[in-house]
Amino acid sequence: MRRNTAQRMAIEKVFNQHERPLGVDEVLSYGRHLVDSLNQATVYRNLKILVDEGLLKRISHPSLGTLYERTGKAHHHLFHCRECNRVFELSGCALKEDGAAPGGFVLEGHEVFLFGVCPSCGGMPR
Amino acid sequence: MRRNTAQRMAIEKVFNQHERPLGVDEVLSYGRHLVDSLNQATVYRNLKILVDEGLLKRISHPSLGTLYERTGKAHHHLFHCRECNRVFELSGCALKEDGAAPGGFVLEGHEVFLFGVCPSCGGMPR
DNA sequence: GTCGTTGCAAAGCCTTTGCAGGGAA
DNA sequence: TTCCCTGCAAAGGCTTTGCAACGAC
Repeated sequence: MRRNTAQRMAIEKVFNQHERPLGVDEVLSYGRHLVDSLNQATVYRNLKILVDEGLLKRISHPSLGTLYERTGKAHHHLFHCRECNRVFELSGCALKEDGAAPGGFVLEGHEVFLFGVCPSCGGMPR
Repeated sequence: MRRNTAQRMAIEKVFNQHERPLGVDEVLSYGRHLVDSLNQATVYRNLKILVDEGLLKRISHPSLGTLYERTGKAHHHLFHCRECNRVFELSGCALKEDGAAPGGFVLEGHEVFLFGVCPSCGGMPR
């Protein structure tokens, strides 16, 4: 049976307090503000549990490594700003579902990463 | 100055013989058919060099880890079959460039992974 | 002969796991 | 009291790096 320990609740709370995708190190440091004994192994174990339960989604970002974000949000894509390195969630889907895969391929899901410059970094094209 | 060693030429040849994205272990084992002394560290060093030179592109696949593919191809996306685990290259771009990013965001690039079942695995929806 | 490259082994990340103590129910 | 969970440390993968020998030019 699943137990609500202070550590697990802290980790869940971190994702409620931060809307953007988080790395393991961020979960750990934010989580330690809530439970100062929080251990790295505990974070890894709980992230895995939360992913298995469907509360979190694991993302493999091309340049930032493994990130985790809450599920249940509207479909969105991630935008990585090359200036400030922040990851933004852009609502909506920019994929043409029709024509994405040739005949014979059954499309069950997709993952899109966008790269560029965010508004607060100026947005001058490279 | 860049030297054309047997090892480096073997690694480049591997990518010419295999059109699909390859993992480090695949480059190593295919490369050893050409130069049997080929070492893992040599593969890593040369993959980095080839990426820096722009001959290869490094891809971070959500479930298959780090892959490398030749650059210079027409724009395409990757399709990962959950049955046979192969990665296919689908020509063309399924991203709606217009509307992908809200005003203020400057879009410089994107990466798309598609997931599903390939034709040879039957393609029955999950 | 130079000096970029290689093979080998050690070292570095990031992530997982074994174990004994601790705490939720 | 039960047994899931935690902290700690060790161990596992993948990738990088130090070093001496090698070999392309």
